[in-house]
Amino acid sequence: MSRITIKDVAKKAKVSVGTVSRIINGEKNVTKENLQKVSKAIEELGYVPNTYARGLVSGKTKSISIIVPMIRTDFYDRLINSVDKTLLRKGYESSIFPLLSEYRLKKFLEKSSILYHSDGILMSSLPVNKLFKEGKVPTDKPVILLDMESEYYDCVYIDNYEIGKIAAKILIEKTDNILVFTFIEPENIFTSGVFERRVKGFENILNQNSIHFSKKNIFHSELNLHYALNEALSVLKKVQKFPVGFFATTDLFGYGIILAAKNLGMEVGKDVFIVGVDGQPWTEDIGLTTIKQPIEEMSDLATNILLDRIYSKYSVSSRKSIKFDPIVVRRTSA
Amino acid sequence: MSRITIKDVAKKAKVSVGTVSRIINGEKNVTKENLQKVSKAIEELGYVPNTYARGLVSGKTKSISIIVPMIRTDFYDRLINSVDKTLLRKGYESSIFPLLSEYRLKKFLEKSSILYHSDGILMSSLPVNKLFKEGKVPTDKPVILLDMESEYYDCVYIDNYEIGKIAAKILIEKTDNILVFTFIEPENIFTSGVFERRVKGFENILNQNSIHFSKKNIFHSELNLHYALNEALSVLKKVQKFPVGFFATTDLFGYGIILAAKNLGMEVGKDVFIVGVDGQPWTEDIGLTTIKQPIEEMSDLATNILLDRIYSKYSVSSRKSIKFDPIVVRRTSA
DNA sequence: CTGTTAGCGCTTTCAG
DNA sequence: CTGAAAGCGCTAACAG
Repeated sequence: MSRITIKDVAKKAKVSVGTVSRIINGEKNVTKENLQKVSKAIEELGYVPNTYARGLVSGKTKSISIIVPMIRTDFYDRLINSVDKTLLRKGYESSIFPLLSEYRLKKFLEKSSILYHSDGILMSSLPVNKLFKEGKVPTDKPVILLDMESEYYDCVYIDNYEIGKIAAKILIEKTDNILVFTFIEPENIFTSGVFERRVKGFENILNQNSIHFSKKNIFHSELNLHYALNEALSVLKKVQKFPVGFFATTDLFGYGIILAAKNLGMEVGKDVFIVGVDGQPWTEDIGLTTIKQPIEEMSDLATNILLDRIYSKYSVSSRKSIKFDPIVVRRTSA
Repeated sequence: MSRITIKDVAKKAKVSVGTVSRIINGEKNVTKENLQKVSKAIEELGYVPNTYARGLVSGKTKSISIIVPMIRTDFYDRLINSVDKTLLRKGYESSIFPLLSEYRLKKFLEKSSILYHSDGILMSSLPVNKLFKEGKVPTDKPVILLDMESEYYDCVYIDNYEIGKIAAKILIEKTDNILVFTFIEPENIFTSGVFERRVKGFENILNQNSIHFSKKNIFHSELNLHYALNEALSVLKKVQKFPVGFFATTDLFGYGIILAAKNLGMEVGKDVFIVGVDGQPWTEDIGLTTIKQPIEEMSDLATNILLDRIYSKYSVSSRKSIKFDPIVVRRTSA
């Protein structure tokens, strides 16, 4: 514990604690002189405000909690980075709470969890309705959902059904032998269902255009390149009719298919067409056509909305639900 | 914010706030009757203690911070899980702070970071000396280091130099054509140097036994199977003299080498010998001989020491530095 | 623009 | 074993 309190600073700077408080909270109405004296005292004493005291009186900690299913994937790296950058500008800090296991979730179900000791919660890609009783996060703090919808909370999301539809529209112009490469989320409470929705949207367009498509046309991979590559190799070897079109429900799978195709001497963009999803930066290098999710923009917006809620800039009743449009990025693969 | 305070509970249970406080803090000296009344009131009111108020007066939050360079690798998954299980038993909760970027680190350099608003800090696999000025974490809270050493803090670690030596001793009994597969950590402040130490220890034994070994015998891979497999394939194709021995500085690379060897029709344990590091559970399935790090045991111990420090069970001066021995797990690969 | 002061909700003496 | 009361360090309202 820092033994140095606001009183010490006040004494040293020869002002009142009120003035010090105002200064450390960035209020404008302070004389330059006092500002200087106090800043100097803070510096010399190495004073750092006690967050507990602050939290106790104002209920604010200048921090927000980010809940994500995992980290260290392109998607969440970008998301966390964007959120953090926005927060930093406003003097906020984030704590990341990866929902690694069911037993970790149990803690998060409790109102007392440290998770809720921040000024607001930003949750991404998690099924609130399944996770929390009545779909309600056990806190009175502002909550915003990213990459998912809910009837209770502000949310910023993209329509995954729509993504599938767009992908289908691109591919049916190229061929009618169409396959899907997707990820089967383990069926548990964490299942977000995004991959499934993408496939559903995709099927919808195919059906509309009476293109033959059955469960047999759907192949699965784990979320790692090695696995995707192997699977793609084995699938491609069996393909009878070219050109063949692939809907890769995430860019990573598209990458695997490209690698496999090249390995087998097939020409991407001619023998094999591929549409990925996410719009990862590296898709450019490999020429993958992809349906981009504007992750950075979405994250920024979500963060700003959350911050505005914290400052009660909106009336309680006005729930914000913002849907982003997927962006088609055409490259050589389709 | 929970509008319900300890006063409400006291009123409802018809006791004083002191009594309620004692009960929620698990003190023994309370009559059964009061215990019951209060528990009932707490239940009915849905009371949850205000952490800020608690922290303000006692300085304790019943939470600890885990700092790791990343998550979602076998190593950190196991580490975090073990720590969390131990904490749970003691009524503690953890916040995970992955050190994803330099700019995140900057926040952690500040005393005021939310990171230090817990009762203690457990840091793993990070070079404290490079990261923090004078090698000191900017907090007065107890700090324990896992998987690394330091002169200031309690630490629980394993000697990576020793790991390399053990691996070498196993391999030189099999062959004198010896190669190393390792990971080059990007040279930045996060660089822990563990891989390098493993290789150094390895070289030491080889030199001692006058076995030819130069930088040309060292190959690099990224920490993913796909990459390791490809690299192993290209290396194995060029090998002139069999049997060949590989020191894989992490099990993942050992996996890649096994896959590559099989792919090329070589027999693991006869044409190709491999020793991995970490002792991941899945090494059993693939028959990889490995030098095991007892991650779970180390994590448990570290957590318990940290908790003991929080309860001031040790004198301030007695720094604990606990070195674990690597465990050799022999399987078919060497 | 600044100083004074009343709490925020809790733990922790201290009497009884 | 329990109740009363004194703060923990800070913010915010108020008076000046």
